[in-house]
Amino acid sequence: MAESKRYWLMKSEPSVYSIGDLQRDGSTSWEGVRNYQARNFMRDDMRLGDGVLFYHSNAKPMGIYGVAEVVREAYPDDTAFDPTSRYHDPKSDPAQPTWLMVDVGYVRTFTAPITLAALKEIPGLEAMMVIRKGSRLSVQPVTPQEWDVVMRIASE
DNA sequence: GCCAACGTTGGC
DNA sequence: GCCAACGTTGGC
Repeated sequence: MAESKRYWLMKSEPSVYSIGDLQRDGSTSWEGVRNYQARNFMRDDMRLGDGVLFYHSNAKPMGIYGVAEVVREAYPDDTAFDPTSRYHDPKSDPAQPTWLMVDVGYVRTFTAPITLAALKEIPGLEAMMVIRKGSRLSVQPVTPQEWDVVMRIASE
């Protein structure tokens, strides 16, 4: 039996990379993840075709702006080896890269973002990681149920 | 701009 | 192995 599709939420500061940038580019490499838990999700669980909620953090307003999908599974994040990169990590050995990235492709932008404030009020999303105070994980799993709720809200 | 929450580092 | 100090994230 085929593995079923999984769902994710990925955060980006729009001043760094926005969903508008992704729409323009079509797809992008998701470099710069420097958290082991987030890396492990990308390495161990994220598969081609998985759905991604595109979240803007440090934004006005903060929230889910649209949908992307995984178009390439985890591979080494070479920005870790670039001393001029803001994501440079001198401890990462090119022969055994510490950090990985995936590629995500643009799917669609919601007609209106589902704001963080709104997410907190939606029945069925109470357990969503992103609404928890202090939740800093930039790559988070989303349950199929949560995904369905978000898609339903987005189409209203 | 502030600061709480969190992950990482390093001294012991 | 513990935990204080530190740097960063990210909501407010």
